[in-house]
Amino acid sequence: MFNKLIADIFNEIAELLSVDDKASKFEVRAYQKAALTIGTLQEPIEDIYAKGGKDALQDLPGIGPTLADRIIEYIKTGRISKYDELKKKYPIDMKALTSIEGMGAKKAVILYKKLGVKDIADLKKAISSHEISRLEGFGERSEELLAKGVSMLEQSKGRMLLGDVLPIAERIVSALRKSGLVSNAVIAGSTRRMRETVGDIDILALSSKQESVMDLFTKMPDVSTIVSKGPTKTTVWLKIGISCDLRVIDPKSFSAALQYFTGSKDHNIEVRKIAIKKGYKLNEYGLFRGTASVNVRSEEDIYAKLGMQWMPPEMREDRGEVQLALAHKVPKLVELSDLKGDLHTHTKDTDGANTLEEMVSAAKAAGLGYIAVTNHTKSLRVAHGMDEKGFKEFFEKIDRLNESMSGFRVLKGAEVDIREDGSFDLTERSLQSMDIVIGAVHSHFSMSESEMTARIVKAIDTGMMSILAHPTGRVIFERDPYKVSLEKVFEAAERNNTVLEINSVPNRLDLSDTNIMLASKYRVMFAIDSDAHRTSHFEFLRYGVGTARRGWLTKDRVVNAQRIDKLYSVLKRG
DNA sequence: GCCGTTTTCGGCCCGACTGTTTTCAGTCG
Repeated sequence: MFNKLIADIFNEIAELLSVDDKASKFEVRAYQKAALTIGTLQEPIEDIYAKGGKDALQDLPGIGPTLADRIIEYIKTGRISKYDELKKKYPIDMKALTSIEGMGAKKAVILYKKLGVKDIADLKKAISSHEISRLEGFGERSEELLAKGVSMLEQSKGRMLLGDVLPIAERIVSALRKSGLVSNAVIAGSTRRMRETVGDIDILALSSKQESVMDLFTKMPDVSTIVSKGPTKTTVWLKIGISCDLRVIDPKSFSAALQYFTGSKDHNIEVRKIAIKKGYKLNEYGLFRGTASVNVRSEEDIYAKLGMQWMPPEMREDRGEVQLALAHKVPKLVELSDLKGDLHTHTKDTDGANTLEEMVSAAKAAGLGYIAVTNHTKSLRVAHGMDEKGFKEFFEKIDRLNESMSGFRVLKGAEVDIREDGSFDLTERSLQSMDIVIGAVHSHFSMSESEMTARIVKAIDTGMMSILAHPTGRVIFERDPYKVSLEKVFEAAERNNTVLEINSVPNRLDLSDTNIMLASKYRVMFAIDSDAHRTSHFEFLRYGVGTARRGWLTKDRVVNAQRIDKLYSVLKRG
């Protein structure tokens, strides 16, 4: 799979071109746009080329004859000569250097030409010897800021999980609201779009007391240092290791600002192109016709004036949602309140932290009407997996509990290990006794693609599996997805009426948004599951729902958005 | 370098902030 490699090279070419006199800024933008296209493709680009040749590459958005040739050159030779030439001219670790706040490609090249700075180690030396402040166009302040940028980069963990960031962002917003200094405060940016990882937090507030709001913000307990502080924009570094911007917005501009700061950048570019076509100008201050401001009271108003339907923030990634909104075909996405149950939970009887009864009352408190308890099976020794006898006894306990309750139901299930050879580690008879069988890969992650595909497809083709858990096995920041042909897995799921899981654990979110989009093309259903191992984990469901929404999923495709009486027919096996 | 319900040529999103400058370039979102 060359997608990421090629996308990285195109991005670096863009940066190098941006300092080259011969290239226009539009050529730079062309490489960036192509990099984005290639980086977010689901299919390996070499497969696209193998199937459809150069024409198929040129059918991709932002890729024309020249860039198609560059891609082909990479597929055939592993090199791109244009990149090699640029790299010879500028032998700089551009990616690392430009990841420093305040350092772009141009400054990096100046530092290289004047001081021979090629990487961050060189930069640190140049800073400590105060060579930078003596350069034309730089001063002491620039040197200070670069020093700060380097130390922030070293502290930074880069992007963070949405699940770690969202609760903090909500805490800050809630503190602002409670202060009485703001009439409104909201989260914008990638956090509002529910991206699985977040690079920084954007918060907007409505207030006439700019200074007091900024004072309050910079003194919050979550703040570690102040990066910059002004009346309209203040940036701080939070203790969790991420930066947070607070902007105080004029009431007139609030909806435009919210639209603008929610992004994504590429979505906004598309929306503004439409604004121009319709004779408007759109920026963070409002919608304008000439110099006259058009009255807009909400994001809905803005999109409507442009002939578009409003769309949920989760869709705003320039993946075709703009065209959909123009055609007034934006789907009604699944919502957290649509979830009636949770089909993947654990108890203390294996590796969970709470008892069956505790999990049930937590699920009720979360507004659910049913859960499936799906403990691990015996192969997973680390999780104290249960055997046939263990499940039989446990299910009797569930029966007794169900009899004692009304208005809530516990389904009997297991998260069954799919062994190396594609078989299950429980007898068929035991599996038959369950309402739900979740199949999961927990071992031998490094098989070849064909072996792993065969393993999972075989397990699905037994017809015994209700749900395929975390279908790619990835753990964000920890483990790459195992190699598997998702197309073949989805085909098998379609054949066998097997539901695909959207696992809501913040570092899994598996299937991911783009994989959900890919899977949606098949006639398959999805289950948004918490995989709760303790009572507090039902909180995770909102991340799964956010991911489902980013994959444009509607509630009719989600099995646990169905009432329990309908659920049985959907989950019918064999 | 890409792209087309105004175009196969002439466009390509937009504005703030910052530092180093006397009018602007670079960076960011």
